[in-house]
Amino acid sequence: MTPEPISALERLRQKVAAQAAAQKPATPTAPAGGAPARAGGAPGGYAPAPSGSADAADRLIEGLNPQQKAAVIHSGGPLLVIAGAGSGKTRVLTHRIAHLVETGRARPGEILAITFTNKAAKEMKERLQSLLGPVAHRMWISTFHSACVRILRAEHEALDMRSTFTIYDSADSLRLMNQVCREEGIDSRVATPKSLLRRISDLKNELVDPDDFARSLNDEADVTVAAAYRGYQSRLKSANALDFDDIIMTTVNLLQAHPAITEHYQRRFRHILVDEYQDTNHAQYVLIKILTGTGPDAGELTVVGDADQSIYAFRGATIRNIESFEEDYPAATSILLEQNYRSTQNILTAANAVISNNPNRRAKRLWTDQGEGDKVIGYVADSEHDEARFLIEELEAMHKSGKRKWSDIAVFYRANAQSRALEEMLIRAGIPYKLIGGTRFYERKEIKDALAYLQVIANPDDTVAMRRIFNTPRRGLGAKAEDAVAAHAQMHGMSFGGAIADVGNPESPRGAVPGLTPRAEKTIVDFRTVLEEARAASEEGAAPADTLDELMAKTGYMEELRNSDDPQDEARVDNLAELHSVAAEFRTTNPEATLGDFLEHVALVSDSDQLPDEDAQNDGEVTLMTVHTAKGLEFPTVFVTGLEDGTFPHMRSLADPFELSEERRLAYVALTRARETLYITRAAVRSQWGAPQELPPSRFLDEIPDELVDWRREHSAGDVLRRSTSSSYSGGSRYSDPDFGSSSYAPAPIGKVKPGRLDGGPKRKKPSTRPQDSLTPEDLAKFEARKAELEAERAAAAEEAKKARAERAQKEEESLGALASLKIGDTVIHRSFGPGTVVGLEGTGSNRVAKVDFDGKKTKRLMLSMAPLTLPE
DNA sequence: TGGGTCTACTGCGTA
DNA sequence: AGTAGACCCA
Repeated sequence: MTPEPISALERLRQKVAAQAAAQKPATPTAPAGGAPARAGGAPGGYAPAPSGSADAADRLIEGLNPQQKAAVIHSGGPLLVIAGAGSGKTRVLTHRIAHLVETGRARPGEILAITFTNKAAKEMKERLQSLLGPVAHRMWISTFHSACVRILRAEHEALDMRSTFTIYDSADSLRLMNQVCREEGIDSRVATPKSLLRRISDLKNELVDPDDFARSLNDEADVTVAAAYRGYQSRLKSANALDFDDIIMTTVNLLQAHPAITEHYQRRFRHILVDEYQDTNHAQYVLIKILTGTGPDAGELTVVGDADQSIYAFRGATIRNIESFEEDYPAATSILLEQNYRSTQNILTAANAVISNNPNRRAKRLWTDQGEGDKVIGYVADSEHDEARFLIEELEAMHKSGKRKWSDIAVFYRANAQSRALEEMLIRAGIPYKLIGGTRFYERKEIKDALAYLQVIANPDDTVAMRRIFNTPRRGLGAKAEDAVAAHAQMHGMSFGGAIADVGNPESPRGAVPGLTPRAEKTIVDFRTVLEEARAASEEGAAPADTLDELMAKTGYMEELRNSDDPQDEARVDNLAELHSVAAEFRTTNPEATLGDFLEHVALVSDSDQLPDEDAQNDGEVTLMTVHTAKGLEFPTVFVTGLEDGTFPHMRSLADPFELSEERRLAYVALTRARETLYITRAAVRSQWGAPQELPPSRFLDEIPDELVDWRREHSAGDVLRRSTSSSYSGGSRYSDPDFGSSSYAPAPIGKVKPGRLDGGPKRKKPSTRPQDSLTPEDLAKFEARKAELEAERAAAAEEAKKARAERAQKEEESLGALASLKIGDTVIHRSFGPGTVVGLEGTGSNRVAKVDFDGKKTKRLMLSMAPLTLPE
């Protein structure tokens, strides 16, 4: 990783060249002879440049405002930078790092910078390379998870783990937990594997290990959790695997148990900088605390964040970390960045107005000198389709007029499920778009299968991966065979993969695996041979992409896909080809990379990493994503959709003031992404679980001052209807009409969602003055009760929806007529393809799809409710 | 014993 | 929608 040693002269040349490229104003180049020579970058080795030449360190603070400048040059003692949205925080962070190096206060190797996403890390690295040249390579700039994995691989011996450990994603974890529940006899109706994982994840983020937890059980349910936790951890251990939360917790445990290792990293990282500090959880907080150290030898810590943008409480982030930084680090200096360089004043005022409704926040008001700008544009749609239609009209208008490229525009929503309606309309309008997140590439079945093969190659003990591929593709190994191998593994305290090594091998110290039919035995031995050959090649240095190809070919996986007549399998082949090119590209960028490196890279990618690079867009595509993914980004035009109580804020947050505050921060993040044009839209009726639900406007809409909004449409058709019969429409008693919900335009029962605010409480005109963390037990009980009530309502609504769906399916089935009773082998006639034979049927009701073979020439999947099909005669 | 197929169920919260 | 479980057949 460390670059070849180069002469000071060469280093300077590169630096000057890089700076010339990076800095707008051309600065006089320093004469080579008067170079600020730094002996290996040792502290104190820095000499000021001769007069008349540009001083690199000074150039780093050029053009910064006084607060930014102070943050860049701050020296001595921990530093807290409270950076409002769009206040130039990334610039401050990179320039601070560069400044530390240029002034000789830090050697590049002493820097540890933690970013929130891999993409942010990559961009920061690139910027530092252009500021400092290749020495930037010596810095650690990465996410918490990447940095910890790097430490864990280096220190695996102290952990009694092999360095080839696998990282389990949530699907792997779920598989493993299912196994735990089965084997430990945990009734999955009492506690679902998913809920158990949730609890365990929380515990890990709080650094509570199975032993700690076993000592503090509260009730019967905890006993189950404790058993699951213990069983889950021991299986991870024997599979030589870690789950996502383990990565941080294990690193903390490692450092706490090994002072010598801790000291090593403390000496190494003299300067630690953490971005998005408001989104750190307890484990990450402790990790930083340990790495920084205490006393006179403590490293220098800089944290940057904004409590108003803390949106990850659901994965353990605690706002407390940033709010009590000054108490945690009494010597800390705080700098507040409030000047915003991103948005117009109207956008900022709207965002400020919303966030000011959160109780207990440290006052902060973003401002800009860029002028008021346009008003925020509001639109009330009748349905999510109407919302999408409006959006597309606006999109097309601004694109046609040349005002915006597609890539200038982003559409945000609260939850991934909302993207459907938008996507459909975008496809119909032929607007190019990129959907970030959703069903992710690495979660697809074929990709998970292929990666499981690679995981087994890299880590033979990976039980989850091994069991996944044991009979994939089908090779005639069923539950019986799997059980026999698993029993052997359990009896001898070895992994599933280890037991496979004993199959058909009476010479092994444990004897062969009993209970297998001769056929199964032979199949397993053949399977094992394929794996062993691939493993040998991989250990010889074969490229991951080649290993992948070999496995997919020799196991018959590819063949099975190719021979399939399921059209989905064609796409699967394409996806595997894409995985191949990802692997190949990874190897090109990192020629030394092993299979394990590739798997680690894959395990740590996140949604935000698939965002297009800034420079890679021409006219580009409209970007669709959740608000969570949008954090840290900005776009000239932003649409914030689905602003309804129950959508955004999300239904599950309504009864809980903590969660509601977080939703409001989420809204704040959404609004502050916009540079010039901000749209806010809501739909009066939105379909959830297949049934339409009527939803009142988001309370966040009310919190935006009216004079800032240009309402293109202020009321839905239903609102207007009601308004003519009721005078109590506006203000706090909105939706007080008792007949609400039975209006004729609503096509289906409106669940049990009652009129009025979904939380039942009066509209809060003023922010609550009650301190957020001093809720009385009665308050909490009330919230709990309300939560239960909402839950019951939701369940009732779901029940209604289910009934409605069943009825609809029934009707649709009838409307399919004779086609409803199609059987495989029947002949049908297609209007353009002519007669064909039904070779497959899938789905039910209106989703019923027939696979029809036309003359053996082509096979089509046809939706019976849509396709122009008739029966012969 | 394994595989195929059908049905029913749960799922939509955010990485 | 995708998967687990039941059932039946080879």
